[in-house]
Amino acid sequence: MPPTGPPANPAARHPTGRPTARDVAKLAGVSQSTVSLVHAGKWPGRVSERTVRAVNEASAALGYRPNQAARQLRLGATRTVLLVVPALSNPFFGALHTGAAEAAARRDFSVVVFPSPVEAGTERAPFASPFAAAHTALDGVLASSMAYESLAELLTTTGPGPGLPLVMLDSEPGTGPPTVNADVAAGMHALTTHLLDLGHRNFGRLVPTIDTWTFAARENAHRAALDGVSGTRGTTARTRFTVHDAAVAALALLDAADPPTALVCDDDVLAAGAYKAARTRGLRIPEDISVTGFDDLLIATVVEPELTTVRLPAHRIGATGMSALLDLLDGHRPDDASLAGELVVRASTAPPPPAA
Amino acid sequence: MPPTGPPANPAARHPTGRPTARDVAKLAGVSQSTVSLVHAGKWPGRVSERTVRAVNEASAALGYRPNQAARQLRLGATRTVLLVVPALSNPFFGALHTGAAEAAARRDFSVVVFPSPVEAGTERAPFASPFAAAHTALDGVLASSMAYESLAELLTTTGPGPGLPLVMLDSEPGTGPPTVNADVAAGMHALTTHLLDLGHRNFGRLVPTIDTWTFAARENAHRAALDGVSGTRGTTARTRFTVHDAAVAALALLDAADPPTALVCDDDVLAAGAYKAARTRGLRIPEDISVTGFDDLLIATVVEPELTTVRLPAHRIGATGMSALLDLLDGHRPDDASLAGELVVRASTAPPPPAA
DNA sequence: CTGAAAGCGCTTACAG
DNA sequence: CTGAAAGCGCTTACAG
Repeated sequence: MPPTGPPANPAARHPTGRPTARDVAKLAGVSQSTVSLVHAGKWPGRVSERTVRAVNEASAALGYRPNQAARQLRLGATRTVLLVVPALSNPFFGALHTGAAEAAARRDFSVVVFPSPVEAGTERAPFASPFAAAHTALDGVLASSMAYESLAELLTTTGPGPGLPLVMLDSEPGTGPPTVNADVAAGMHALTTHLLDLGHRNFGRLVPTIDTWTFAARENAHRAALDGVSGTRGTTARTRFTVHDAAVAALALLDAADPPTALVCDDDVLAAGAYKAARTRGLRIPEDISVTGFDDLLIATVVEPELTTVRLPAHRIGATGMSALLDLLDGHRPDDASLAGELVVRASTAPPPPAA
Repeated sequence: MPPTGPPANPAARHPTGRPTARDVAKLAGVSQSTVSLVHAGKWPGRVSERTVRAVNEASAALGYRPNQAARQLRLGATRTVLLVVPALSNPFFGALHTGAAEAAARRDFSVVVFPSPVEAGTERAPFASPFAAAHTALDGVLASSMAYESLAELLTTTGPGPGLPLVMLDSEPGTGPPTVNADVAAGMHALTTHLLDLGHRNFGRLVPTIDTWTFAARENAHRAALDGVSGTRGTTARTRFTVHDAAVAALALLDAADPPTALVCDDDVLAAGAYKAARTRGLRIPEDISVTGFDDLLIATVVEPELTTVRLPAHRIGATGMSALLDLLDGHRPDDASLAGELVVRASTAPPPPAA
């Protein structure tokens, strides 16, 4: 029993200042367990409709919302997953996040995003305290576009620890966790075939210095498509993931003795750099040189002429990946998934110039 | 005392399967409270160094990580704040998020992002369960680019409830919560002055149909700058926030009887639409018509010629806003802040054509 | 310098 | 149909 009587200010009883299930119970004239049952929707056959109504009215009157921390502590689960992406500033990951968050919401989960310090490409300073997001206790992790080893290290050294259920997106299949990918190989195959059909044989490749599965897959698919055709050749230029650096790299390609008639870029951002290089050298797209991108971001239709590229289903990758992770949490190991991309032919590709 | 002895599987004792402070205590041969003290860094003067070492070793050996749910329940605070943005697919908000998350991490807070269903502009389907993010209990809210009333409604109807500490970004000052803004008025003033100095008098305005403070402020600042100069006139076209719609709207402006010599667009995305319209009408930028943007997104340097625009400090808005919110949580009401933008003159502006 | 105890707000067997 | 009780894993006075 309290030695000095109940405190005068009821809010002082709760650190959060918010009403609790006990307050609701008191107002409704029932026990706290009954309130809990009603709120969880587990009352049918256990609590009378009359009581249910009383509880609901009391809850509404007090503006009651269950304390998630208490709920999580009791349940041992948080219904929260972490999404690790290289950079939120890239619209591809914005769309991926949206898809993931929507799929999560449908199953009553929430997602915390974490732009990874593994930093696929951009040289940004990592967070002061990486994985601060892990304040939020986590039920699982969805990680995009990074090597499993880097992620595993990240999780163990600074993160919520190893052993959390994990699904990888846009990452190499067969390395451990289930994966959900875009079928970049099929996309690149279609793109390269499109250029071959137009008559191109001499290719320039703009690839980022980022060493991840997705870019390796693009490279391999491009090479494989070329292998089947005689008389093809290709030169590759590596570049950091910016428009400016890509332009510099493309310039080197264009200045070669036997310059390519098509610039195949591993991303729309790099293609924008290729556009700048072509313009610098006075080359018209597509009359003098064809250029292709990958991803189909906003800039693909902003550049002039509009860019032939491969549309990657970022939103669907996020949604499918989240579903896979939640299945995993439910104890079903999901199959690896590969979602079709789509070749989008616009105005940046044409037959090579006759004189070339 | 347990009636049937301790369970055989230690993991079964904890729903999370993770070691607890009790496990650490047992291994280190101390009490659980001592473990807690050591972990919180509150041991100096209370626990011997020898014991501290033992606790740290035991923690490391078990891979102990404190259970956040328990911590939050006990403390009544979550060290987590919600960031509400219109859309993560817009790079502006990606950068803003990064700034906010970094500032939060520095003070040991984490941030949950929530793309608002209030949807300033894009017609995207709202989440199945708006504010599912509120699973994570919240200490405060940082909301960007929306009206206070919409947000308040959102918080009360589907969210964590009213009364949470709140700071608004890129929103109207003086409506209640503290605000952190870009000084868009100064930016637009500098931009308009730049065009006036070049000799422009007939302006076309491309403004989004989004009804928020930031666009109203841009409009007002533009008008105010024009008011001081005789012989100026302006026509405004409203458009949805896409390149395509902006192009259509710009076309209408260009087809007027007395067409403008400068197209002042409220965002770089709209400016990209203006570029398309100019090209459609065979107008060269900047020789025949000047075009300006706002924000300085990636596309500003991707378009050709590169776009004269106003750079908004998205990252700093996020960081400053987060600091303000954390100050608020500490009990200090922060001052409203207005961060300077910067006029970036590139190649899309020039004097009006002489014959015009 | 260290430990036993209370309690944050829930959920869920268990009794009745 | 309803309630009393245990316990999730912490933090923090309070004793000693």
